Amino acid sequence: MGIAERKIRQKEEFRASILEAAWLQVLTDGWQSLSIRKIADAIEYSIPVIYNHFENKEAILLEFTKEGFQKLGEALQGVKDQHQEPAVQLEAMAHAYWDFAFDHQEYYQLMFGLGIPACEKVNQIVEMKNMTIIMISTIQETIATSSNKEADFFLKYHTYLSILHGLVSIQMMRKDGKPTEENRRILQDAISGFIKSLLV
Amino acid sequence: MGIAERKIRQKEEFRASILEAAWLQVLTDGWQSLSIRKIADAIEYSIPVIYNHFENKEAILLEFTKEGFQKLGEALQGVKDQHQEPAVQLEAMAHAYWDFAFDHQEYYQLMFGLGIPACEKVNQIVEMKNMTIIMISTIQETIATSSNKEADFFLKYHTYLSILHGLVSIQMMRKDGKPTEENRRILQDAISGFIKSLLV
DNA sequence: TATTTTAGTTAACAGTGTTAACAAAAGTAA
DNA sequence: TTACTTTTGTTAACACTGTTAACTAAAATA
Repeated sequence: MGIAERKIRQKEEFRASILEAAWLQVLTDGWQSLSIRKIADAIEYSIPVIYNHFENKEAILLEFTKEGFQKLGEALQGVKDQHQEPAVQLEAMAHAYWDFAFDHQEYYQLMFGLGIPACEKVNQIVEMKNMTIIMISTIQETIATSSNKEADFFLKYHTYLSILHGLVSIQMMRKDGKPTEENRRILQDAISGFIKSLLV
Repeated sequence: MGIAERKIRQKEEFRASILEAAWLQVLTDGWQSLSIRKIADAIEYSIPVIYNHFENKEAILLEFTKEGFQKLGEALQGVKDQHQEPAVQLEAMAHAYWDFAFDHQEYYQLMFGLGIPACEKVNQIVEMKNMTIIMISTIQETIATSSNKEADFFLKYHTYLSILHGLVSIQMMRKDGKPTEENRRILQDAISGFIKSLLV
């Protein structure tokens, strides 16, 4: 009885087509102008069908938020694997974080911009926790190689993430264009200062 | 002929009452639920009168953004004046920045959160430029007392602001409550690291 | 074939920002 | 004081938004 399976597959395809149409909207006009109606229009179905696949608009945004954290986590893990020294990993990860933010500005703005209001459920985003784990473990490993092995890794992780997010978001609100070499020097400056203080 | 003056005064009062009603809305329900209709309802006038005093909703938000940067600038200048040593000023200003953010979360979220889209005109916000000047001058003065007098003050300013904004916004999206002592230690950790690297 | 379940539709509700067209009040000039 | 002009404010609408109730048509099951 492959009917049930076909139905599940069709439902999955439908869901994917909703996300695809939504993403196209986002790429062309940004998050602010994404609407259920436009999605329905794009997939050539009536509005309520979308609510059969997503509880509401926020659920659609949450899907992309997860995707974003998934991609960011993979990017961080990828560059981490290319180095042995934890401190070097930490620096490379900072640049990867920066690259991700500006190569996928739509994702980043959703994950950290619009995400602020929808933060009650933020602890339920497993993709975000994974990213956190990658960062924290690298911080811990760096501390282990430092002269101050009693440093508070959670505090340092928080500092690390804050510096990265601060640099990115300040740069992003300045203008939407790609950052210049000058901007990357700011990142390099801040992150090398942080790592230096971490290694004491 | 005091009629014209009375009219100007009345117009000013009207404008103020709009802002007052809007601010009350924001305090009770946040920026997201602020609407022209609710403001009109609160001041007991019809909707279009609001458009006689503000070009559109964004203009009302811009007014509060200016107010916010004005207050933040004053707060920074206030603590700066309480110290002589530039490095000490810089640290005190960081704490003042932090305090402002969490004592006036509504302002901060507007200034740096919702402000992102409306950033074409950000260079026209003179209140923001003033705040920038206070920060930059203190950075310059700190560099002047350091052993590396050739440091790029604009780069360092950018780093300073990014660290502060990063810490605040990461903390703010975690939960809306007031930050704990632990959170303040993170601020202290990050900012003292930055100042140390600045003094080299 | 008859019945039940599922899928998809139309139409509406309750909001939003914004504006055109019009009425009423206030100020000005004869 | 009357006639005219300007200002002020209103009603009603437009063009959107997210969401849902009520209904129909199609598909799967008995």
